[in-house]
Amino acid sequence: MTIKSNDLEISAILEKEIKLGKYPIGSKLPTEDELCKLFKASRYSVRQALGSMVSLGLISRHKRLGSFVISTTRVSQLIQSVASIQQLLNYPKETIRETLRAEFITVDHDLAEILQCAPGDSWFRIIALRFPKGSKIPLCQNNIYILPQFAGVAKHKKHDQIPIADQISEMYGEVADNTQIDIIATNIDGSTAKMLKVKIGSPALTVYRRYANAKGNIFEVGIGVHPAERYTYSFNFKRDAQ
Amino acid sequence: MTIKSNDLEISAILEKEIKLGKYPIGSKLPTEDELCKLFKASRYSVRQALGSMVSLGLISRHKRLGSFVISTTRVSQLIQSVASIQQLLNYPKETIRETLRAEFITVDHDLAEILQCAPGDSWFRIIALRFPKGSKIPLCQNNIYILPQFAGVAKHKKHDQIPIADQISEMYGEVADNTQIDIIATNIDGSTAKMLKVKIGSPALTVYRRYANAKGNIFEVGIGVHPAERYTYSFNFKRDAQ
DNA sequence: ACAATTTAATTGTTCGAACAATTAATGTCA
DNA sequence: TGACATTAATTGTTCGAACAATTAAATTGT
Repeated sequence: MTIKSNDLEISAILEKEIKLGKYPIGSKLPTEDELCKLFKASRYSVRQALGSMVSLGLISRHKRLGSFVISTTRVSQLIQSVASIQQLLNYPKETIRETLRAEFITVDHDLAEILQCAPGDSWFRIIALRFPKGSKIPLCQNNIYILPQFAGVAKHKKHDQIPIADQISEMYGEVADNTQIDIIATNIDGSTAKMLKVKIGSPALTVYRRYANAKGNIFEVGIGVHPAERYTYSFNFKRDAQ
Repeated sequence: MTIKSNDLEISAILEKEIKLGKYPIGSKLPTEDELCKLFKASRYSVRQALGSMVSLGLISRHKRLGSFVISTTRVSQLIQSVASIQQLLNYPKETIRETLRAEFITVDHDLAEILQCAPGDSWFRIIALRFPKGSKIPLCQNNIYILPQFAGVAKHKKHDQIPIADQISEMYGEVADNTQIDIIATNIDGSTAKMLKVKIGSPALTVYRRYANAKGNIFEVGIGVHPAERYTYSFNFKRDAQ
């Protein structure tokens, strides 16, 4: 450790040492100053490293006291017992999307915020309902916005069966490098309520999924409106056996 | 703006200017250097401010190009941005829990379903509000149910500052082997609406967290009711560079 | 024994500076 | 024209330094 290190190296080494038992749970890490000397790095880099370890749930820090180990394994090593991350990203396989409308649109001010683009831009919109297999009761309304150059997915032979993002990847080679999911509670508005056959104003989980490529450009945004009584977002995390 | 500013002030001012239309969606913010001069602050502070605006979803930044406005309003007061899986399991650090009541209760029929136990069982309930640091507006109402033998956590010296699950692990050695999170949309009921200072029936994200030990016994259940406009659940998944 | 005050260890914030990395725009040449 | 190299604007990373804020522990006073 006598070679100069950057923040990533510092946190990687400390993480390893914690895992190997050099710093057991409850023990105190060296102070920032000591780490600076140990790693031949500036306090800036050491603090970056410690900050990332805090956000990984490995240590906690207290003024006047120092940094303490609170876990020897990253929380991200908690594995989802039932599901993989993929489950978070996609709808369950047992649902079917039924397209109601597919058309080119011009983005207005409100939509621009959602799509994180400029008002006046052109996008392609797919309005769909999603049904549990074999059921007539829609599980959610699905508005999908994609860049106009990908509109061809509407002609994909399995258009209604596989996720649009997969179709785009297959037909155009654009893959989601980054997927952002936002979940908020809303009241269902008039037109959506009618499609979903629920009362106007009843509560819903609205899920935004934004798919961006490696350059950070968003190429697909899906908005799912799920009546509260028909949908629960559920995760299960299991601690890794070490 | 000719007075010296720190990072919080800088982001607050920029956020306001964006909201007021000085920087419309799609427009470019001044470069870091220009902002340094504008705010009489160092690049460090300016970058901290811009970084927080990125994480609030207000701007995006690109090398060689600069910072661009992608939204004129925050989605909600608090965006719980989940970079690593485990951040899902905890509340953000920037919130403070304030206990309203802590008492032993007997489980009725409805609660038994939620706690997945038998009606008539005895549990310990903590009713709390959670505030963003420095704010008087409660972010959520938090009902925490724990097995009665763990009631001692209410006397933990940092009771209001660290998660109950951590206190239980520290004081009693019971650790969560399995954590289940369920997110549903609800309407806020009378007593909760009053505590949160919102209208009865307004939409909320309700989050259930169930902590179970290795034997599958649930020892803690937390129920968080978040007014819709104050809270967004946000995940971000990045493709693994292989 | 207890309360109030002071001390000091440690983290937190900000600064100015230097250089690295990225990448759109520009220029060059076949 | 089109492929390739160069330039330069901007963000990204790291450094050393100084001082502020917090707070457990030590000290003092009653």
